[in-house]
Amino acid sequence: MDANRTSNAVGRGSGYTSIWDLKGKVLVIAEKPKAARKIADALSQKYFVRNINNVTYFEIRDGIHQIIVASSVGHLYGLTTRENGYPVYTYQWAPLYEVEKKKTHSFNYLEALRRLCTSSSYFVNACDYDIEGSVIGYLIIKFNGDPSRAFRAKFSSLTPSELREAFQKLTRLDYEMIEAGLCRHELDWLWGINVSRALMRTVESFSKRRIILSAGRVQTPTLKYVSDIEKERNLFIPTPVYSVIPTIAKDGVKITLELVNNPIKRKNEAYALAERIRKEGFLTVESYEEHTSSISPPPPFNLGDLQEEAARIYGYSPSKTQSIAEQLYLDALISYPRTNSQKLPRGLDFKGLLTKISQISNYSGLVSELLKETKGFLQPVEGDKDDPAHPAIYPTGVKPVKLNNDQWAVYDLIVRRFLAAFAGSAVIYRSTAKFALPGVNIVFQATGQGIGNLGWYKYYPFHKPSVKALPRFREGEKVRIVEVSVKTAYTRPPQRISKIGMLRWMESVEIGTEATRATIIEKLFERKYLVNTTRGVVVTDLGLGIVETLEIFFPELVKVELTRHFERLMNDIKKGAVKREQVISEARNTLDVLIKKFNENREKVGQILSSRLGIYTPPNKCAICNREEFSNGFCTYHYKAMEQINSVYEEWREKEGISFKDYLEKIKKLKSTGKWVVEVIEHAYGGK
DNA sequence: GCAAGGTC
Repeated sequence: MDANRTSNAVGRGSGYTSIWDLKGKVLVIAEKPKAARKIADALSQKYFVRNINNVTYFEIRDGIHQIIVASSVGHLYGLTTRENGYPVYTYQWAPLYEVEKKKTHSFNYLEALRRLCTSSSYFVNACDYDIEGSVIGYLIIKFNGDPSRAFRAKFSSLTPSELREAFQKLTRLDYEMIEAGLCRHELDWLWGINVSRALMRTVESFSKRRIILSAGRVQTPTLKYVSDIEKERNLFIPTPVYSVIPTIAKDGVKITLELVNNPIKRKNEAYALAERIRKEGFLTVESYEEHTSSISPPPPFNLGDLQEEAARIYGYSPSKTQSIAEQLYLDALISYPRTNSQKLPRGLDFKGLLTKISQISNYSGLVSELLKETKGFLQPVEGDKDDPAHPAIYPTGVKPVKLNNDQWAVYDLIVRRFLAAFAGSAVIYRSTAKFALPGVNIVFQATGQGIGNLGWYKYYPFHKPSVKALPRFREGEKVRIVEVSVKTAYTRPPQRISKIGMLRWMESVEIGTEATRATIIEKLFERKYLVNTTRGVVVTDLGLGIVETLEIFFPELVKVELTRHFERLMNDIKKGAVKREQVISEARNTLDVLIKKFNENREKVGQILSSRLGIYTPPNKCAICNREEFSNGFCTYHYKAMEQINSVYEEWREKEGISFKDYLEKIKKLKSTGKWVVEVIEHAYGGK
């Protein structure tokens, strides 16, 4: 490698530079303390461990080289403004400890980096190889060092070999990624700060109350998602679904059957069919099938999968699971948890790791069983999901000490999921018997299930399929009917909102990141857009009002597509097709138009939001609640509920042949009837 | 004080 070229043409050369060719003091900046240590380990067998203000860094010295490996702690800079009011289009980067007063820990790290930058000749951004990592390292070098003497190290895992190669193949700073990242920060800031301020000022000028309100590219579509479910549940009216359930006897065992493709439309049809079956006394076996299916182990955990499992098995909220996982990571018990990857790192010594895990008494039996079962052939299953910077979550083999119950529960899930990845598929037997009634076009069935081979369930038993016995049947066999009943069930509203459901939805539409989703969900509660009740998560009137207001005045911000739009813009910037300044100026223009329109309606919006906050009663209020009237003396929700009550009656009349009054009595008592529907019945029809 | 993004 030509040392002259590297030292003269930093930032312009298209070739690689080796860190070992740089003369003078080189400062390597990692994204987090743990990564810094791994980098130091990979670059040299010995180094000095030093510290400034309790911040540890590493110094490699060998007579020729002086390499300092230090670290950031995520972002050390944030966007801020000196202006009050809105619209606001001027902002600058400032140290995070100034912008967010709570972030005091970042002060020591930034101070240490400042001092190290001052005395260094070269800089290497060795933050995670993703857009945020590019921004984090760049801003530190820009404000404290010299970007023209800076390089980028590119690695996607912290294995020694990959790290060594990355530091021999340093490139110039990746300005394409940096510009795209800076742009994302600015766009989020412009939209978030301006719309949040618009909402707050509007309430403040109407009711003289200062209440914190917010909106943003990720939180607002998430709120819209739960708000749609809330409305659907509140307006829901169940309708009856009839089925006929025969019970048969075989070898002294009673088996209840279910209807296949239930064709029954009316109540009297159900009773007629039941009577017909009773008279017949027998059903004929139309078919009997047995089949086995094999179920592969689930992939190793990414954060979302871990959060989902901890919610399902232990009822933990996503943020609780995440903070436990972060603690386990800081205690060196598990790998980096904020990952989307379902793939274990290449080159991880599985055998060595399993041996370490077997030293932990809870797992020694399981590990020896696994080694026996696999005969030492360790090939883990992997999922499709990947992450540019981190592998799936796996245990490090470090022995846990003094974990509390919650920590143990999460750690246990991670270890078992890791073990299961190497285990064999489970084998499940399923059997289905279908029954027909001569002369009637109707089919009943019964199913059975058994476990042929536990496979990976031995290691990760939380999903174990249930066992349900079903005797063998012969085709054409006649089975005796012991009993026939008619069952009336009711249609169900969409499932109640849960935090994990919100997180899964955010993942599915790809908004937010592993590091932020749980926090953003909690933020919606902090703003009182959502509340936890004994009935589960409920969207408040304020939450519904915020969504409806934003849908009118800032419709872009309510949709998931804004994220897609930002992503396209960022890609264009990376390709050099467009400049950041141009993108920002277009965003300003868009916002400017929307804000003007919003301001023309401030009085009205202030009134609506204040009434939703419960700090103002509109003169034209709903007959049932304190919301503003929409039509016929009702607010929009109760008006819609009224419409719903009238239209769903048709279905009930056809099916049950009951009067309107009886219908109201009936649905009022059903558990899944929506809140607004019940309120209208109680109000308008004087029900008890 | 307001976003979303990192990480302790």
